[in-house]
Amino acid sequence: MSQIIVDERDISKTDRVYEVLRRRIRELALAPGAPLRKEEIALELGVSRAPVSDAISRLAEEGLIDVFPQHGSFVALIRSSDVRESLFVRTALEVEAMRRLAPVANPQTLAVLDANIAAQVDALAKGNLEHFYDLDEALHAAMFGAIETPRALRLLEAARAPLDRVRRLALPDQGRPEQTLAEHRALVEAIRSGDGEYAAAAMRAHLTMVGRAIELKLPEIEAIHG
Amino acid sequence: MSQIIVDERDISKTDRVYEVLRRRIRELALAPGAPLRKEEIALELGVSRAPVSDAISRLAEEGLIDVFPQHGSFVALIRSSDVRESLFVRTALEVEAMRRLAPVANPQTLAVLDANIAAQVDALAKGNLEHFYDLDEALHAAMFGAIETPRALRLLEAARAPLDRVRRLALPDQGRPEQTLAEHRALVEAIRSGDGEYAAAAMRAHLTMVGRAIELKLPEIEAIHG
DNA sequence: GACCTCAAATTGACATGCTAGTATGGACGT
DNA sequence: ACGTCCATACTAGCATGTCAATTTGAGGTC
Repeated sequence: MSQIIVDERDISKTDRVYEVLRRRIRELALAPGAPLRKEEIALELGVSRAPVSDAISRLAEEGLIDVFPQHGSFVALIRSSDVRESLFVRTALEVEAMRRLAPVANPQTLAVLDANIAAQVDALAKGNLEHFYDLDEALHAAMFGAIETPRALRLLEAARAPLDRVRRLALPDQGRPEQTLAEHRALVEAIRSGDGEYAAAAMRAHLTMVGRAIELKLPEIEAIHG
Repeated sequence: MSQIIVDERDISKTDRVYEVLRRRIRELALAPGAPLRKEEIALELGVSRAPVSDAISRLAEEGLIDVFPQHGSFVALIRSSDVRESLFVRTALEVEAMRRLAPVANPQTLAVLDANIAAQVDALAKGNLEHFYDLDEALHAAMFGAIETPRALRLLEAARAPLDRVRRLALPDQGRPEQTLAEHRALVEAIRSGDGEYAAAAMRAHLTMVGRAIELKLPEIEAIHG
């Protein structure tokens, strides 16, 4: 009898290390270019070097860490080409997802999306930008959840990580959360319309604006962290 | 002075094991559901268990291997949901790639694509279906190469692997290589036109046909290997 | 002072031993 | 015959030791 327990508390050490490092890199607690000393990380997290190595190699595949054999592992620099490619992948996945989602979106899905938008309004009213961006990510994730493509969602999350670092660096003087909210509203309405082409266009428009905001900051960011 | 050599002969053992296992799985030399005994694989390839484990965990992330902790690792079954999701990812990436490629395709790129098509004609004339499909993959890879998105290309290759297994199982009685060739011609011509929207539509049409062919075979394949 | 040389230190890749979780098959009771 | 229980034989995950490649910098040469 198959009795494989997947208790959420029973996460492998590799996964724990992976999550910790990933968050630190995304949140810039680990700066681009910073060296990662396995021994030190292992000691800090109370594990051996093995799970740390595994986690690092996974992050290397996502492009968040550069590994130089027999030399060292470093938090990936922010390269314009990488950022643009991430946006390319994100655009490809999300536009296609919208095209598929709109025609089949049911009331439950729309209710989830509406609730998310309401929460975004609330977060913005309170000036809680961190929470606003968490909701942003949750909104996009909810769309993928609705079309049941868990693997594609994982790819999307991987593609978002490099973009997240740029956003965080550009956060202080980017004054477009209101516009972002408006675009999110438009997205949900486009899904509600049931028109896949229209929804895809709305997503493309949204991500085009994201790309424009990124391009504005990219030169100076890359000058420092690339 | 940075002096990191990337000699192609100096491939890590992990990479070698990864490539070997991946090819065997794609070519069905390792059947869906087959158990993978690390010790045995390590012995056969003349390495230790460590690189085998690393390779397996990478293939697990691609969805080609299912790992059951403390039980075993098995070649992933062919599940309809996985196959459809792979086609979804592939469609998303390739349609978007065409949209970007068409407006910027230069003569050199077009020459490469034309040469590939010519080779496809030749392979088909000789009845060499294996080579024809290699060229198919090379054609799509060339398109991604032209827009310089190496990471996206890697995702595409990962997405193709599950589809490859289905194709190989359906190969005996799928009689549409001529139609595939015609679609490939249309793709290249669409790129030559420079119209991104047109090129994207051509790719979507091509992949829709691929999806249709797959759906025809999926029920019986899944009944056996899923 | 600029350049080269080479040994010490650091690192990732890899080998190998150990632990704990899981399926399996046979003994046993019914 | 049939279901239950438990010893056994697996497994992946993890810990730890080893090795070769690479950087670094001290010391020597011009």
